[in-house]
Amino acid sequence: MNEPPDVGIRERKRAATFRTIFAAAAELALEVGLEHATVDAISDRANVSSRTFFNYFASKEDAVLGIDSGGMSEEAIEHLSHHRSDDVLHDVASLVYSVIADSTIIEEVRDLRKLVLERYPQLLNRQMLRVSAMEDRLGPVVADWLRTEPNFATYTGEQLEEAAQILLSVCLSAMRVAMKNWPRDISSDPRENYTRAVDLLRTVIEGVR
Amino acid sequence: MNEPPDVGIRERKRAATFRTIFAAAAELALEVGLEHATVDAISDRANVSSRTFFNYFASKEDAVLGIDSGGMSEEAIEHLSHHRSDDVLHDVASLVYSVIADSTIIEEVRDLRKLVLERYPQLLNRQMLRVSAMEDRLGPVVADWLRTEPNFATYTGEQLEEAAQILLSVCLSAMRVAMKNWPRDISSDPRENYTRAVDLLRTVIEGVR
DNA sequence: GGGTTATTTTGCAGAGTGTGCAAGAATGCA
DNA sequence: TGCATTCTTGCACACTCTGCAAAATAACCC
Repeated sequence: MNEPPDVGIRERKRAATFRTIFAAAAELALEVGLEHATVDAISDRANVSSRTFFNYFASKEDAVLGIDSGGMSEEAIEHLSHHRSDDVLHDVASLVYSVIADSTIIEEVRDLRKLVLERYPQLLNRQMLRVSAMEDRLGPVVADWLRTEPNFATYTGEQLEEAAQILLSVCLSAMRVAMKNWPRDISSDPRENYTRAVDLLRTVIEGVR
Repeated sequence: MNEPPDVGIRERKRAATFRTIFAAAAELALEVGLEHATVDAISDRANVSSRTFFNYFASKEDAVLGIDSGGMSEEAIEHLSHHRSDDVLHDVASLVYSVIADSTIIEEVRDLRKLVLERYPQLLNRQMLRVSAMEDRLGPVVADWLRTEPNFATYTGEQLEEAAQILLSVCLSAMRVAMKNWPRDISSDPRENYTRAVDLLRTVIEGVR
C-alpha cells in the first residue's frame, strides 16, 4: 500500500511522545516559570533527548502550547474553506480560531494550554505570528468568500486580497484581546472564544462609525 | 544642575553610535541577507564590540530597524494623548503609527529602514509585538478618548478598556497589511501610511456590516 | 522467524543570541 | 587637576537551534 494505515505503532508512539513533551513543557513552565523551564529540563522530564525535542517542536514556546511544527496541511485549509455561513465576519473569525485552536490537541491536555495562556498571555502574540505567517495561504480563501459578497462586488482581485488580509488580521487581533481579557473561556467552551471576539469587534466597529 | 544639557559629548556620541550600529546592521542585512548578518559581523562593521551592540539594541532584529531598546517615555505617550481630531479611528491609527515610526530615526537613515522592511516584511510582525507589549500603557489613553465619544457613553470602564485594546490592535493590523502591500509609501510621506491604513480598514468595515 | 528498508532517536560538534560582571576608558563637573 | 558618572570591552556562561552520522526501532516481505 502507498497509503499507510496511520494508526500503526509509529504513529501512536509519535503522538504519545508529542503529548509527553508538551505536558512536560507546560507543567514545568507552570511550576518554575517559563523562563526557567529550559529545553534540557523539559526534555529530561519527558525522557527524551533535547535533540528529539526539536524533532517535535520548533521552539520552547511552541512546546508549552503544544503547537505542531508541521503547521496546517493544505487539506485542512481546503476543508475549512467550505465552512460558510451568512456572516462573513463570523466565518473569518471561525477560520482564525481553527488555526489558533489547533484541534490536534487532545481534550485531556487542553486544560494545560489554558493554564499556560492564563499565566503567559504574551504567548498569544506568538500565536498571532503563526496566523500572520499563514496569511498568504489563508488570504485567498477569505478573498474567495468576499467575492460572493454583494458589498465587495466592485472590488478588483488585488483589492479583494488586501481586504481579506485585513479581515484576517483584524479578526485575529480581536480574538487575541478577547482571549486575553477572558481567559476562563479558553477551554470551557471553545466556540465562545471567537463568538465573543466577533461580538466585541462588531460593537467597536459600530461605535467608531 | 539636575538636568543635563542633553547636547553634551556623551549624548552626541551615543546618538552617533546608535546610528552607526543601525546603519551597519541594515546595510549588512541588505548585502548578505538578514540571517547571515550576525551580531559579530554587524559589530565589526560598526567598530564596536558585540557586547556594546547589546547595550544599544535588544536584538539583531531591533538593530536592523533601528529600534531603541528603551521604548517610549511616559512623556512621549502623554504628549501623544493630546493629539485629537474629530475622528477616533484616525487618532488611534496616528497613535499606533507614532509608536511604529519611532521618530528618533534621522531622516538620512530612514531610507535604510524602508529598504529593510521591503525585503523583510516579516519584521513588521515584530513591530506588532512591540505595540502589543505597550497596549497596557496605550490602552488607557485610547479608553479616555472613547469616553468622550457619544457612541460609547453607556460603556463601563472595563468595556471601554477592552474596546480601546481592540481598536489599538485592529488599527495596528490594518497598518501592517497596508505597509506590507504598499512598501513604497513607508518613507515617501510617512503620513500616508496610516491614512491609507485607515481608509482600507474603514472600507472593509463598511463591506462586512 | 529472518532479512531488508524506512523512520526515529540520540550524541556530538558547532554557530549564534543574549546576559552578568568587573575592569578600564572616556566624559562631565568642580 | 581630582572626583564621580557613564560607556566600552572582554570574558565566562547559559541557552536555543541545526547538521550529521550512528544506533535503535518499527514496518514490510518472504
